[in-house]
Amino acid sequence: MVTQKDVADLAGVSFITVSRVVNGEQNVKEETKKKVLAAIDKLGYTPNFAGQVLNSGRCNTIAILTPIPFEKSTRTFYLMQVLSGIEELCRKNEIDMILGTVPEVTENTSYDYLRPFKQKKVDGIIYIGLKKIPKEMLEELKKRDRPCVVIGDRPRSSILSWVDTDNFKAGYDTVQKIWEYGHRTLAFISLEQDIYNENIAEREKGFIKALNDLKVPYSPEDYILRTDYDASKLQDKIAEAVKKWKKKPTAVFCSMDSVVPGTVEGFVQAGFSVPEDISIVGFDGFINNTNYQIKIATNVQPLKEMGKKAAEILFSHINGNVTKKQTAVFQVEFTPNDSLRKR
Amino acid sequence: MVTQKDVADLAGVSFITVSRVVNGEQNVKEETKKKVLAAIDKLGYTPNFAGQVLNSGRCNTIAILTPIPFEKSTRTFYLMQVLSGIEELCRKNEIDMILGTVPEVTENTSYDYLRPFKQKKVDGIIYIGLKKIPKEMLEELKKRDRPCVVIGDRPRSSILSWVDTDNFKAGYDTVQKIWEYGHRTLAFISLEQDIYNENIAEREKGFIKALNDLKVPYSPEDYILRTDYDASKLQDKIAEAVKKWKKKPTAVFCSMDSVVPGTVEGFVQAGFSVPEDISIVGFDGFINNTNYQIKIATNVQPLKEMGKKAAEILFSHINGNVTKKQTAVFQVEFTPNDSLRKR
DNA sequence: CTGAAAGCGCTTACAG
DNA sequence: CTGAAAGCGCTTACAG
Repeated sequence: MVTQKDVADLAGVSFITVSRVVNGEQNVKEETKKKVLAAIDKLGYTPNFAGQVLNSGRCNTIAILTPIPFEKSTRTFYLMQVLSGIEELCRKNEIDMILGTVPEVTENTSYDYLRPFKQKKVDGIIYIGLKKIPKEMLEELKKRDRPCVVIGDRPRSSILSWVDTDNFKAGYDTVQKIWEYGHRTLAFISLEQDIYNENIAEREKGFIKALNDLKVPYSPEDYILRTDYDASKLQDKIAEAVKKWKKKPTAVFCSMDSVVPGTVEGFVQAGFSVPEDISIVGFDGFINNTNYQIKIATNVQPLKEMGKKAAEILFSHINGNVTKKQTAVFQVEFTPNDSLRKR
Repeated sequence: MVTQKDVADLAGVSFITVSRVVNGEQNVKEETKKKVLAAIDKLGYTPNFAGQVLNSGRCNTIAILTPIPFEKSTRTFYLMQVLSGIEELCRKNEIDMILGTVPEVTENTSYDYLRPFKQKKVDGIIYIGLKKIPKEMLEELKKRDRPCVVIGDRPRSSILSWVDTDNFKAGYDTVQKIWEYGHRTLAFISLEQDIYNENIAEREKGFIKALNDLKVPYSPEDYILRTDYDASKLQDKIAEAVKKWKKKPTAVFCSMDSVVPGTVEGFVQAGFSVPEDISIVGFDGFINNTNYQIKIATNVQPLKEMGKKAAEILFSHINGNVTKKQTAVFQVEFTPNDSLRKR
């Protein structure tokens, strides 16, 4: 391996002068500098990062940890969009990303996803949520005093910065938009409360608040269906609800895109035409990337921007510029589409 | 930061004994070992990886480099599937993955995707293809003598191991399968030759060979449409071809799933019913993850297995068990589906 | 069974 | 402007 010493020997200087040149210090004679640069070029020398790390304590690597499995479709989109934003900032700052998954608690594996962190192999962590940050991770963060930024959740801990979407407002505004299209009876597809996270809860709250503010003559809660990711279960729920509802909804707001296909299927089976009888509005817009049968009206989260922001905050913590907790809230963009019809 | 020395002080031994315990060496008195372990536990000590790297030259990190952009839909599926396989093996071996993208040549960025490699920040590289491995990367690999495994291509260089699909056979066998369903006139959707890589070329060759072997009374080449990823261009091509063909095809074989929607659309516009008038067979099966309008018959590549194999080969190189080039060919699995009808 | 010495590749004061 | 010394946290012979 080519080291500073090799370069020094070739250039006829000491290895410490090589270090100076490499680090762009000013106090080196122009002539010496030239010799050194020539030697570096000739030998193809690049400083070994392990030596640098040992000195500086900084490894210019961050960990991206997420419970999102790599093989699942829609969530992968979410992950990759966020990642593309993080990467953009990493490139600029010559930082590398170690990508790791946080295993399910039930997996009961011996695999320690925090190992790189414990080894000081990373300067900080970006946790891409959808699930609360695990307790043991929070413990480690406290102990080792290295920064972490969470995307997609709003942890209360004072040591966790976060970047999130304004889900309450998104839920509220979406109802308003649908209302403007002339719909007066709206359903909401949510998740069972043991699965759903704050994001879904907030969208749901926004839904309820908006309808109450609009003084609808029914209870918004009666039009909320809660299920899990299983499409057939959702279809049963819809069939059941359709029988029960006195006023049939003319629009459904899906709390996330993954439940859109099941929702469409459910209403079709219950005798509705989509979107003629019932409009559909989703969340995220991933489904529109996938040639789904109709273009779904949706709320687009600026995921790439959120990733960039998270990286920016993390770097500011790592560099010690900012020590106290940072937060950032992003607005979604409502995007009308074929699936939302005027009434 | 907690170091070996802190543990040593607390346990009342020298730091070198701590090192022994950490590395599970045998020649340590049971009693001493207990004291050390207690101290490690109490202080929450984890060996700092930079120190270890400097000694061993191994950093237990690999780079996953790919030209696949994080934001594009179908290719992201490909990437993530492969990644899930690599990750599985990485977990077992306590290896971390640095994920990096190889920028487009046209991007003209100052970003150096090989930096982690040059810095010896990784022990080796897995290159996830779809595009040939860049020249400058091959140069670096030669110079630094660290291993690289390519997925999805078959580079000739003696220093590159690879893992690939048997695309020729897949193309050939697919025609046979479609033939068994009673189809006698088959079209193939390919890419223009300046875009397409070896994989598409091989599938195409398999298509031609099979039809020649089956002694069809027409030239298979006349039924190959070449276009790019743009759906509307593809539709024009189809419209044009439909006019020209004397015998209309009853089945189309798409060289990749990304062209399936455009193909379906094209034939529908040309007056065909899908799949009644014309069957569709794709490649990869990603589109079936996305609630596409019909389930597409397809060829599934064992991407996760391929990722695992690539990691296995890379690790064998890194550990020095195997020095010469390794290769592995995987078979696709043909999966019939709604879009392929009997004739 | 245990420790003192040297070294991995680098940077940071310090001396000249 | 340049170099000798010490040290970052660890491991690997070597000595006892």
